[in-house]
Amino acid sequence: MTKYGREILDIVNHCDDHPTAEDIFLRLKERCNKVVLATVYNNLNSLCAQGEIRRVTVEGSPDRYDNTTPHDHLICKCCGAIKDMKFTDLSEQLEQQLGFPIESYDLKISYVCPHCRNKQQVGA
Amino acid sequence: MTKYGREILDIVNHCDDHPTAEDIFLRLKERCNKVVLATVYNNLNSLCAQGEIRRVTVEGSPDRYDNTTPHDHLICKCCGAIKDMKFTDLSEQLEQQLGFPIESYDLKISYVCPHCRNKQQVGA
DNA sequence: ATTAGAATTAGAATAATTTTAAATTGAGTA
DNA sequence: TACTCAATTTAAAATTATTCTAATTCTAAT
Repeated sequence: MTKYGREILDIVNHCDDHPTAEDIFLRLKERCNKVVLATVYNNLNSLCAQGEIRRVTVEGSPDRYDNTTPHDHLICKCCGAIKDMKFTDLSEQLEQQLGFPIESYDLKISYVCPHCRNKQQVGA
Repeated sequence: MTKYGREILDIVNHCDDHPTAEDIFLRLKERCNKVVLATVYNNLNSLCAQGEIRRVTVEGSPDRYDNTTPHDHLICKCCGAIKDMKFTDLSEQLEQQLGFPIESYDLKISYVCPHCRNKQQVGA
C-alpha cells in the first residue's frame, strides 16, 4: 500500500458522505499539497480492485467512493442526496432463488428525502 | 411522441439485450439512415423523463437502456454480461423497514455467469 | 401558403476518466 | 554509500460519453 493509497483509504473510511474523485482530491490536497488528480484516480482504481473501498455509481453524477461495510443506499430523487442504510441482507435469498452463488449485490433505493418532502408539502 | 422517439422506444422494448446509446443509434440507422447520435441522446433522455424506458447505469460502461417491466439485473463480474431476472419484489419490505414510502429501487447482482464459470473451471 | 413551435442536425463544448511518457521515489543490494 | 530495478507519481494529452448551441428542417394548425 502506497503513501497516497493509505491517505485515500483513510479519507474514504473516515468520512460521512460519498465523495467523488474530485472531492477526495481536494481533501487529500489539504494533507499533502503536492498531489495530482490522476494519482487519486489511479489509487481509487487500485483500492477498488483490491476490495479496500467500493465505487458507487449514481446516475447523473461522477462516480463516488465508499467504505466496504455492507450497506445499501437511499438516493433522493429530488436533490440527489445519498444516505446509508442497512436493509436485511439478501444474499441468501438471492442465491436460493437463483440456484447458484452470487458475488455481491448493490441495492439503491430511490425516494424523496425528508428535507425535500417538507419543501414539496410547503410548495403544494 | 416524435418519429424518432417512437422508433427508439420500439428498439428498446423489442430487444433482448441492454443497448447503449451508441448501440441504439446503430440499430436506428438501419431503419432511418439519416439520424444522428445527438438525436438518440435527446430522445433517450425524454423517454426516461417520461418513464417510457429506464436507464441502467453499470460501472465501467456507458449507460444502457431497458424496458420498464419491473425486473432486476445480474451482472457477470468477469465478462460484464447483463441478464434480467425477477427477484421477489422488495418494495413493501423496504417501506416497512424504512417507515416511509419509496419511489422505486434498483437491484444489481454481481456474479459469475455460467459461461465464465465454465472457463474458470477449465483454466483451474 | 404562412408561421409558430418543436424536433433534428452538425459540430463544438464539456466533464469525467484514462493513458502515455517522463520524472521521482524507494527498497534492496553490491 | 552508490546503484539499480520497479513501482509510484506527475504533467499533459487523449479518450469517451454526453450535452449544448445555433442553425435548419419539419409539422401541423391557421
